[in-house]
Amino acid sequence: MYAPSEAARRSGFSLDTLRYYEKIGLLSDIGRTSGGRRVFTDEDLSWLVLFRCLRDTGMPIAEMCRYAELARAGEHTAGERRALLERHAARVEEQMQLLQRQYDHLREKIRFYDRLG
Amino acid sequence: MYAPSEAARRSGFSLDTLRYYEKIGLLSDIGRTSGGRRVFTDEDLSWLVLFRCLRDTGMPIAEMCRYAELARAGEHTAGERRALLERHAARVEEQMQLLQRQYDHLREKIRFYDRLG
DNA sequence: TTTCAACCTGGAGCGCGCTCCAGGTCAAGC
DNA sequence: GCTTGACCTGGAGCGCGCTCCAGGTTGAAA
Repeated sequence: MYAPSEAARRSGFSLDTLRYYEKIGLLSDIGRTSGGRRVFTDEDLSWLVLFRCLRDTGMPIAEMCRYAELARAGEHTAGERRALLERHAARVEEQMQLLQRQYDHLREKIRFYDRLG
Repeated sequence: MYAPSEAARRSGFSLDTLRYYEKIGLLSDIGRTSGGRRVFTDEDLSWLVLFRCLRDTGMPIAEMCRYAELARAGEHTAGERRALLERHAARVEEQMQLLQRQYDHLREKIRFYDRLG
């Protein structure tokens, strides 16, 4: 059981972002204290870790929502969820290749300056 | 000498983006026909290729402007330009490492689904 | 000569993903 | 009991990087 600030610290999302994610339905059924404050469980945290992974790899929020919806819909969506992640992973591979290519260009440009000075 | 549409095609930027880059001073001294149409030279194109590289690796436009300014200021800014690119390259390295790490997580998640089905 | 796609300008608008704010509530420590 | 900092809500605002639009001009081909 984690307070909002602790969940934020552990996930790397800001408090505002956690609230925002709940508001748009990416997070759901976040527990509350009697006083109305959010309580994050380990399971919530593991969702946040997944979201962190997906965001860091460039998945749009709308697609994460889709994934979360599928997961909520039950076991029978496992195949579709897998496919969604697989498509995303393929895009990430392309992204990594592009990044590597452009990084190489960048390094070459820097070497050009090195030869000057 | 390239027409705008050809420069767009070769650089991968849209016509609107090329105009935007000129407007904000990222591109400067783009030639014009007597009728007022832009004419891109090979040198302009090589700038665009560099901008493509920097954008693809996540450099903010403001920083590309700074780089372009330095280049316009003359030879004596070469060191500063090199340093700017070097700092950027270091950030790109971190970005690549993060991306790789999160890609690995993603692949692991997908393997989890594979074991289910 | 006419046509029409490509181009021009200035400026508004947009999509994304937060981020901030006002005004109020809660709860742990003194 | 009071203070104080963490938290709450609804909604507005923002920064970035374009993207689109209206209304007009250009110039090569038919």
